Formats: sequence, C-alpha cells, structure tokens
Amino acid sequence: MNGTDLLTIKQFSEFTGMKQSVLRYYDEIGLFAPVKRGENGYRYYSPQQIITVKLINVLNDLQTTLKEISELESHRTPESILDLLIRQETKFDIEMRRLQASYSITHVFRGLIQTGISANEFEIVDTEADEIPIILGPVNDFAENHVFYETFIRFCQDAQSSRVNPSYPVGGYFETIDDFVAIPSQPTRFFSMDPTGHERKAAGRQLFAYTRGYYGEMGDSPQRLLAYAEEHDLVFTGPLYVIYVLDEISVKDPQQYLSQVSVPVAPKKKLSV
Amino acid sequence: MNGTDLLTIKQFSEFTGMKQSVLRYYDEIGLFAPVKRGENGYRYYSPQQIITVKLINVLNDLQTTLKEISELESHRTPESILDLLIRQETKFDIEMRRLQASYSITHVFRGLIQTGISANEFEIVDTEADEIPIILGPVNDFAENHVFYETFIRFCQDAQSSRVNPSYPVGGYFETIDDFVAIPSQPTRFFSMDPTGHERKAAGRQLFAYTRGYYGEMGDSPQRLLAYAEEHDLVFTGPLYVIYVLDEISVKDPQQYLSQVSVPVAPKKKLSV
DNA sequence: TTGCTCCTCACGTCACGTGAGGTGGC
DNA sequence: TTGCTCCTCACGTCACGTGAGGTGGC
Repeated sequence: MNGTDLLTIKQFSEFTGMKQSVLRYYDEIGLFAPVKRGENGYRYYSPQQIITVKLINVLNDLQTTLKEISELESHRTPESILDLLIRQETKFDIEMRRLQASYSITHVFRGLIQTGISANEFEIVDTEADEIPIILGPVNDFAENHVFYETFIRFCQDAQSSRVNPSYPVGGYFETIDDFVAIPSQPTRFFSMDPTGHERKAAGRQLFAYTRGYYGEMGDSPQRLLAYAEEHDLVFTGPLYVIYVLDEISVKDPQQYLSQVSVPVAPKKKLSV
Repeated sequence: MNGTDLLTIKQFSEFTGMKQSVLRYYDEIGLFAPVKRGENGYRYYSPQQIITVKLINVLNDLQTTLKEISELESHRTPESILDLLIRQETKFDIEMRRLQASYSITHVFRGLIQTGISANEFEIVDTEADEIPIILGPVNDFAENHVFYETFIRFCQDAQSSRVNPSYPVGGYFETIDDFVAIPSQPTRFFSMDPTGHERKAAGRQLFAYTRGYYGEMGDSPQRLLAYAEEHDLVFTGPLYVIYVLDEISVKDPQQYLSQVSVPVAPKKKLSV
C-alpha cells in the first residue's frame, strides 16, 4: 500500500459526485474520515471508501440525520446495520407512496389548468367526456345562514376523519340542474377530485360552460345551458358538476378565476302517445 | 363572510398537518400569508387556503426552493404555473428512479449482511444457488507490481465511464479455482453486484466457504474447498466468486470481516474408457 | 515564478425549531 | 383569577456553501 493507491479529495469527489465541502464537513463531524492524512494535512481516501460513502448517501436520503448515521457507525454490528437497512427499506416504501401521491396531485392540477387555458369561454361545448374518479362529500346544510365556507370546512373535516387527504381540487355537485339554476353558489355537496376515489363522475355526452369570476359567481352559465338545451332538443340526465379550472393557484385576480360547469344530456324523446 | 368562516392558525395547522412555526415562517418570507389579520395580530386562514398550501408542500418537496415558489406565485399566470407543474412531473419521474436505485442498493447490502450473520464459518456448504445479476469488470493487470488498489480504481473508473454506478458491493472473480488457489488476493477481474447488470453469476450446485479476515486474506478456504471436492468426488465447473458479506459497512474490526467464496461443482464422471 | 491543489477558519444561508416574555378573550 | 391561544423577537440548528488567506509540490 503506497501513496498512489489512495485518492486525493479531488479525485474522491469526482468518483463519488460529492462536493469537497461535503467531504470536509463529514470529516469534521466525525461521520466519515479519510483513511489517511498527509503530513501537510492532506486528506487521502481509499477506493473502498467510495462504496461506504455511497451507502451513507443512501441512508442520508430519507430523514436519517447525519448524527444518527454516525452514532450507528461508531458502534456498528452486523445486527444493528441489518436492522437499520430493514427500517430504511420500509422508509423507501412509504416515500415512494408519498411521491406517487404528490405526483397525482400535480397531475390533477395540471389537467385543470390545461383545460382552463384552452377553454372557450363564450361557447357551450357539447361533447363526449370520460369518467372521472371523485370523492363525494356529505349533503350540505345551507339552512340557518350556513354559508359556503362553513359547509366547505365541514367537508374538509369529514375528508380528514375518513382518511381522505383534502389535497386535491374541490368542486361543487348539484343533484339536478334545477338546484344549480336556483342558487348557483350553494352546491348540494362538495366533491374532491381525488383520483383514488371510488365514486365516479359519469362518462357520456355532456355540455360544458365556462365563466370568469370569483367562487360562486356563475354569471350567465345557467341561462346559456338552458338555452342551448332548448335549442338542440336536449334533456338533462344527471347531476351537474362545477369545478374551478383556473383559481388562486394559477391566477392572481379573483375576477379572472375560471369555472367549468358540466352536465350530462340526451336527445329529447318524441312523445309516443 | 364573517369571523366564524375563517380558521385560526391552530385549526389551520391541524387541517393541513403543518406546524404553526412553519406557517408563521411562510408568512414572514412572503410565501403564504393568511387572508386576514385580526386587530390583535391574529392570523386567520380561509378554507380554500388548505388546498393552496398543500400544493406549496407538493412543490416544495422536490428541490424547488421557497424563494422560487414565491417568485412564481407573485407573478403567476396559468401558463407559468402549467410550465412549473410539467417540470415538477419530470422531477417526480427522476426522483422515483433515484429512490428505486437507492432501494435496490440497500436491498443488496441487506442480503449480504443477512447471509453473513447466518453463515457457518467452519463448514463447506454444498447447495443449489440461484443466479445473480452482476457487472464484470475488465481483466486485471497485476504485472509490474500493480496492486489490488490500482486495479480496483481502474474498475471504478471503467464503471463510471460505462455509466454504471459503483454503489453496489464489489467482489473478486477468478476464471478458475486454480487461479484462486495460486494467489487468492489477485482476482482475474472485479465484479459489481449491480442488480441491473446484464451478466450473470450462474445458478446451480455450488460450494460455499467463509473466512474471517481483512480484504484478500483467504485463510484456509482454498484448501478446505479442494479437500471437500476430493472427499465427495466433485469437479469444479466454472469461475469462482469472492464477496465480502461482512465488511467495513457492518463491522468495525477488519479481522472480523467475513468473505464468501463460491464455486460451481459437479460429480466427477467415472472414466468410460 | 506560475499554476494547481490542498488546508483551516470564519461567516453566510436555508428552512425551520425553541423558548422567553407578553397579550387577549372565556 | 385561571387556562388557553395567539403574538413577536431572538437565538439555536442542521447540513452545508463560500470566500479569505495561506501552504506545498511540479
């Protein structure tokens, strides 16, 4: 074993991809020291240490503090390290699930915004739509001046107690279009656009209407929907959904929020009698 | 909209799972402020903000600094947020792959240590073994006093240039058992226990021998293997692999490192002539 | 002498955590 | 009065990053 077998901090840094400052810091806190120090104080690392430090990186990845790692290293036994690795594997499992969930959250928001950007605000869109998984909240109680907010809070509370995370966009659900036309700001229920939900917004032919404005301001959407149905001999065949495709997430001015109303329709049957 | 529609910091903290100190900090740096302040300075949050702050958490997850998030929030447009979300999705992809890789690193180390803990040091184990994916390094050059270390370094360099990450345990490969018996500390090649490798340590009947001692110290393993084969009328049918099931990762005293030697065997054929 | 690498030491930073000391409504 | 929640302010901390100023081998 002579000098040429060992790596300078620069070489070691290049092999491992770790910054020199990190290596010096790990040395300083006693987590990971070079095998040798030159008379001039230079740090020299052995090639085997590449694998050791890589494992430290792996452990450091998941909420294991450097302190914990160095404590474990300082009185390590095969059993204690094995235990650590097994715990680490379950941490990876949990983290993968969490990432998956985060991914689907961004994905849902992305879908909404894309819809919002390409939406035609002034026309009714009449098209086939896919089904969407959702979670329906309880029936809202707007009696005694219970306002939007309070029922919304209750929805969130309910979602929490039922182990549903209220991270996904929330929309309004109206049992019938008549409920919507009557009071567009008071949905029968709220629903969460949670893709793991077991309920479904049904697929099929639907009318879509868009309106600019703050939460609950539906503009002339109700009238436009009714007018379109009348004009094209359509009847409404199911519940109506309101979602905000552009909201405070992506827009600063509340007047520019964009809501989407969708409701299933079918051709009106000629009277057979 | 009256006071009861809004949430105190405690309530908001419970809904979102975020600590009060974090909420105050986000307010302080201008990232995320409550919708209202009481005359006494109390913070009041609206229920909608639950979803906003959840999205901030999601963005914050992956190397997006709070500064970047607040800059983006302060002049957000649907297009810029959409762009951010799309970039975030690719970040998730990369992170998932990284996690998967980390998982498999811990898994390989875990397997080694488990083998090491339950290994019988004093007996030859004669059993069927599964195949193991590996990456073989180039043929080592021990001429001109090229020592273990230098060839090991070259293996790492080669691994890097061939886009293989040298994070997995490395072992020694001997073309024949004769090479091993001759100089047990000079493997023909090194190999990495990379589970994504396209080469294979073959499955089949194998002899396993274990030895305590520092890297390259093989003790009487060679003799024990030869004796066992002789005694049971076996011939060696393939290359020999040396791995350290217990090394500096899990053991402090180098004298307690545990190496595993494995080599395929078959019954000696009776001469048919 | 010039460039290159290495060193230590001190200070900065990012995203919080943790009291200390005080207010305000039931 | 007693708890309870809320506030600000100051300081600590974890895992580094960033110079400044100096050394040492070709």
